Amino acid sequence: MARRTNEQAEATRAQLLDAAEALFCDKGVASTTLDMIARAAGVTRGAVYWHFKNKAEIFEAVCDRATSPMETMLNTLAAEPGEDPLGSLERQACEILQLIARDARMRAVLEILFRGFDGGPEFAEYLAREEESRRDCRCQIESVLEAAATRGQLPPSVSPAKAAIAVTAFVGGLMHDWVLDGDYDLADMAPYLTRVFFSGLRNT
Amino acid sequence: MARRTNEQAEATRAQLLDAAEALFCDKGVASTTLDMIARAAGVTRGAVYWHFKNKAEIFEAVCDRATSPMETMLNTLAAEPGEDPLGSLERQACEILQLIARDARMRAVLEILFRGFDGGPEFAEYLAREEESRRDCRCQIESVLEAAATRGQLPPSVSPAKAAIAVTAFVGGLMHDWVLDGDYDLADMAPYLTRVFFSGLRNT
DNA sequence: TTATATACATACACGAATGTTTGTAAATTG
DNA sequence: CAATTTACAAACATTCGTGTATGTATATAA
Repeated sequence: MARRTNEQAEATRAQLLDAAEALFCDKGVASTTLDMIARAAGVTRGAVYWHFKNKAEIFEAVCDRATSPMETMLNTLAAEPGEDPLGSLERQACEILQLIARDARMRAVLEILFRGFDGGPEFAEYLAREEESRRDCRCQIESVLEAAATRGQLPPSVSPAKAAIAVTAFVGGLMHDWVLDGDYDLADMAPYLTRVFFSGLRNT
Repeated sequence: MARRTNEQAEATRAQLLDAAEALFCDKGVASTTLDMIARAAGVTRGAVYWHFKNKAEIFEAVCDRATSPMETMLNTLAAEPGEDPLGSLERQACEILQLIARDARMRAVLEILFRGFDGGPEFAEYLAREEESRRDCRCQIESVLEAAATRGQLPPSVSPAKAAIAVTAFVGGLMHDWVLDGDYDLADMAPYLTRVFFSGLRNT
């Protein structure tokens, strides 16, 4: 095979990631073979092993392509103290749901992650980081809720820690259910759903 | 090997299921070998292939052992129309959470299911039934919420369909988060969490 | 322009897990 | 008590995917 130009190499790398994303989503991670990825991208396994070390590295690249915008979004939430913590938390939750609803690539990657798989110890590292970041997320939500509590936005019967559990479960459950088989328009529904939930936080 | 008595055979079958449950939960379904299951049960693969057709059949048996009580619980909800639909729905949600919190076997099986895996097409049939039953669940919840709406328990701005989405997401998210890495006492927390959420449904 | 690194294709070696076949001693049946 | 079935163990064949080694023509650097 002739050597290809630098831009062409980047193109095949992107095609490999696209193919892997689609196959992971369709067949599952463990069930997709490196050969399947190569064929879907129009190359052979040689190209795969040139660009990536193994399947786990492809998986990380596929995920990182999509999950980074979501993490930046969560970080902006923590950086924005605001004078209406509960309101901005509600807005953030709504915006994240709408972000997912609009970005097809993120939906695909979330479908892969939600559907789950077990690829042996190679993937343990990445999945551990994933779980770590989810813990961070809950921590940030809890700190925002503490700010809300000090400003009297939460009734005294609702502790920030318990409220954080509820918020995480609700938003996460919404994402999970919609990504896996939601047949409704999440972007439309998001403000409505978040309003119903947060009204329960404000007055028990 | 000497032939073992009928009761002993049933015992080894149960030991195989116990071993499979623990290994599926610990290592993941795809990463556990039939040989690992056999060794953990103190037998060889011969015994495995005697009692089960393949890994998928073991998986089904492991799951059915735990998920059946939960399904009966959901069915009793639909059979109980009641004169306080929203209240009984809240109670049901709370009881399901407490059921999960108490039954270790169900927690293990739910951990397997939530963690997810892809075992190829062999498992497609069972997972399809699983998804089907979840749809049924949402349907039943929606019908209960319609009964609540006709009795004026829901504000007119909250449609039963949308409320069903929210309820499912909340309870499912709570189960998911707690089973995967919840370090709090769900049985204690359940009444509290459900009250906060359902108060949001009652008054937006 | 020549030398070298690149971007793959091709072929091979290897292990791991599965499914199957055969063997067998004891339990069960009639 | 004989005949047969049972509940496994043990050995075998086979498939499948991975990783790696090698080949090679060309883009790029000097």
